[in-house]
Amino acid sequence: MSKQELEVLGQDAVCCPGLSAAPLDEDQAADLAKIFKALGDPVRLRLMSMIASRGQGGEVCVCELTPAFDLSQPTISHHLKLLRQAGLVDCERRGTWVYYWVQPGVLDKLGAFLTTARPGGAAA
Amino acid sequence: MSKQELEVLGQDAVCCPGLSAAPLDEDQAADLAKIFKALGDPVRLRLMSMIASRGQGGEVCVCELTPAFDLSQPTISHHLKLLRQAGLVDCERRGTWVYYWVQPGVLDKLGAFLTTARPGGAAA
DNA sequence: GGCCTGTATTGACGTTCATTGATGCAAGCT
DNA sequence: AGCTTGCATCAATGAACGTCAATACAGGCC
Repeated sequence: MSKQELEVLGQDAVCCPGLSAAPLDEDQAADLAKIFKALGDPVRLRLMSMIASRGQGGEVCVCELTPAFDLSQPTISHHLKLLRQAGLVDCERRGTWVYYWVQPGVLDKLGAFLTTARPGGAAA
Repeated sequence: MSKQELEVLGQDAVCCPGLSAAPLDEDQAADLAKIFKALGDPVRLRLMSMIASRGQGGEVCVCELTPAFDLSQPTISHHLKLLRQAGLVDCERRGTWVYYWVQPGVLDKLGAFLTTARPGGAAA
């Protein structure tokens, strides 16, 4: 069910000594921007939060997500697809229902990317 | 020079036990989405990285940022404005030049927001 | 004063995005 | 088989976004 997903933050990743470590080159910036863009929408952020709240290994059925919004079902499905394509979540169909979970480690890696200080030390 | 800026992540903040702590309500999600949206563009991400690379207390002159891109000066100015409005950076004019720096603490708070595990523990 | 440099703002244009109703597909049930 | 439910995809529309040229503003220098 998963499609082509980004893998910028993985072990095998292209990227990421940290935002503050050194100026990003264009490719790194483009890949990472897709992830942040995926989080840059209130609906997707809430979806992400609802899924992540289940903790590691936790799953949420789409049927629990959709009614939490005043939006049509296709819209929610669309947002979930974007989160998937950003590599933030993954999903699996089990019988009638589809379950989503947070891709393990992504949030930690993203957080570390923002937090990690540059090697040098203080100011220039 | 600064205008109205977001303050969702501050001490006085509305928000943020963490993305995974509990489902975000609409207001929290809307405020945080603006911040992620600001980072969700390759140009702004590179700008952010260039500024942040100067370390805490470090500053960058716009005249150093603009030539790093194949974009017009107004476009860079526009992106810097969005970063400012998201509360990620601030700036000051000194003589002819304008200097930008990262709003202290924002990156750490954002990172913590993503990383912080929920109080409960593991899965549901 | 006038001129020049650096930066922000404005207005316009093309592209991308969020949203919807309609439709399609998968799986369970009778 | 047919019906029903849950979710994804498609096609269309309006809004938001990124970009630029032109312009305006601020400060230094003559």
